[in-house]
Amino acid sequence: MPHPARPPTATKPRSNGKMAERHAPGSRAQAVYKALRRAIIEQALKPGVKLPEDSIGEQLGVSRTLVREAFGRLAIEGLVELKPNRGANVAYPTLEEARDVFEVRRGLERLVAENLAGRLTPAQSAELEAHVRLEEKAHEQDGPESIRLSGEFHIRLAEMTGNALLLRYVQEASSRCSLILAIYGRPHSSECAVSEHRQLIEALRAGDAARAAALMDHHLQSVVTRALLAPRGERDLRDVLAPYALSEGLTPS
Amino acid sequence: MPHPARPPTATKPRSNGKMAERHAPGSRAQAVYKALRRAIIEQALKPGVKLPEDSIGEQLGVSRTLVREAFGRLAIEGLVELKPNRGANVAYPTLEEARDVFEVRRGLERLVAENLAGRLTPAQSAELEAHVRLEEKAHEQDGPESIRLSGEFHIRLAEMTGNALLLRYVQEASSRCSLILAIYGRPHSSECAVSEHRQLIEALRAGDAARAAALMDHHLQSVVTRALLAPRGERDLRDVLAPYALSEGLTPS
DNA sequence: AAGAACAGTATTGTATGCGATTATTGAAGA
DNA sequence: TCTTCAATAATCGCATACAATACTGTTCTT
Repeated sequence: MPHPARPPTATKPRSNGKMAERHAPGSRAQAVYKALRRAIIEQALKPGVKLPEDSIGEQLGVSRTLVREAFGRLAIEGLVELKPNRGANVAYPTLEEARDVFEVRRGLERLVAENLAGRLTPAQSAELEAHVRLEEKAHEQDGPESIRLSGEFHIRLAEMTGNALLLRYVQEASSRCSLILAIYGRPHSSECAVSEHRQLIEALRAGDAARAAALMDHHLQSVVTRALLAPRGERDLRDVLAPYALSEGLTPS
Repeated sequence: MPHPARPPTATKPRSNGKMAERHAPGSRAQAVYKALRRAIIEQALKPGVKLPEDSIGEQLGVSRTLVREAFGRLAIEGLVELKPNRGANVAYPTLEEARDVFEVRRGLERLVAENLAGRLTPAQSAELEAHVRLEEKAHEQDGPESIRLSGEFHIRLAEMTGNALLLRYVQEASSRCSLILAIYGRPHSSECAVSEHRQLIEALRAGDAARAAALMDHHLQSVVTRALLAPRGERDLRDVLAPYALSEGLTPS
């Protein structure tokens, strides 16, 4: 029990004078959503694990209501699976779904590239280059930093289009990709080649929409072939336990 | 009072033996969602109107909980706007948002076209042609039927890719387009030219991905220029009332 | 009379409770 | 020993209850 002395019905922070609960009400739901989202993307919550409403709510200090709300959004984004009357799990995309996601992402980001070609302001251009330099630095010490940065590069590009819907879709596809790579990706393939980012910026600045689109397309395509190989972890208990069974001379049916 | 005799707390259908409540539990939320979605798309609920949780719930025979859940989903899809502590309205996209939606839709459907080129089974091919014939028939009597059918054509195409995510995005973009055309579209521009659908099928069957993509692109582009013109209704109260103020000699600050 | 302060009301945000559904465990029968 | 089934426990679906916030109409002040 990490929370030692919480009064029976803890629901009354009321006018707790000092209690710096500076949570705009209505944003608590959002907070829950964000917390879960990050937890999933950063793999604190691993693909497939059960997500019971009340234990999560308890952990986060909110009621099931808000947790459910968050689950709903996350389910739409494909980060949790929501089976009726059976609760929620962190999503465990199949290989097929994975391919679908990557395909859509390719289409979306090609659109980003086309949109941006020849329209980068000098400031944006500079920011992208700075970002790539960061990526380069991080790439040497290959921590998780490297992965995060190469993801962010794509998000920043989407933001620069000024198209809110496009940004949302790219973000969504991107976070699903995180999940997917967590399952099917190689241990630490650094996902994005920095040189490819460089070329892309170059084409964007030159205003060559076709080339930019093609580069983006190729770039994402190669991410798939680089990182996405055979399944690494097995989903099914059967598969997980099979080797143990064999080594003990048991015969799974 | 349309509901004459509802028992004070109607919440106990309990083990009402016969009560043919053949609603798989958990799907009632979905039912609410679908009902509202259709109501918005068919403009029974016009863009901008207020959506109070309890009156809607009452109307649909469910509690606010489910209505809120539905609102959440619809907000993500851009069909309702959800302002914190101020409730929900049917969305009223700005012209800028409208352009964003159309742009993304173009990108997505181009992807559909590329994906489908050369992969249509004979059955699918036949179905599309049948669909176009239907469109032709409906086009003559131009009812609302015509609009629905041309929308469905695009959905069917997306379905045929077998890519669930792509389908979802196209559906989403598509329903937002309905809203947008309701606001900014001409009275009865029949949205999609049937001949363009024909050409597209042709290219798909020929396996000419580039041409199919270009056709789709052009097709959607022309929908925009055909249907999307100047705002018809004004959004802002200021704009709505300005002429009235003037004619009465009032001076808006 | 115009504007500010206030009170009453309506509506939203969140928690909780109750019935229903599903999973689990243990016992009886084959 | 393996299945079948019933009782129990855990969890979900949904409604309701209560608290917090925004809106509206009124009164009071300048």
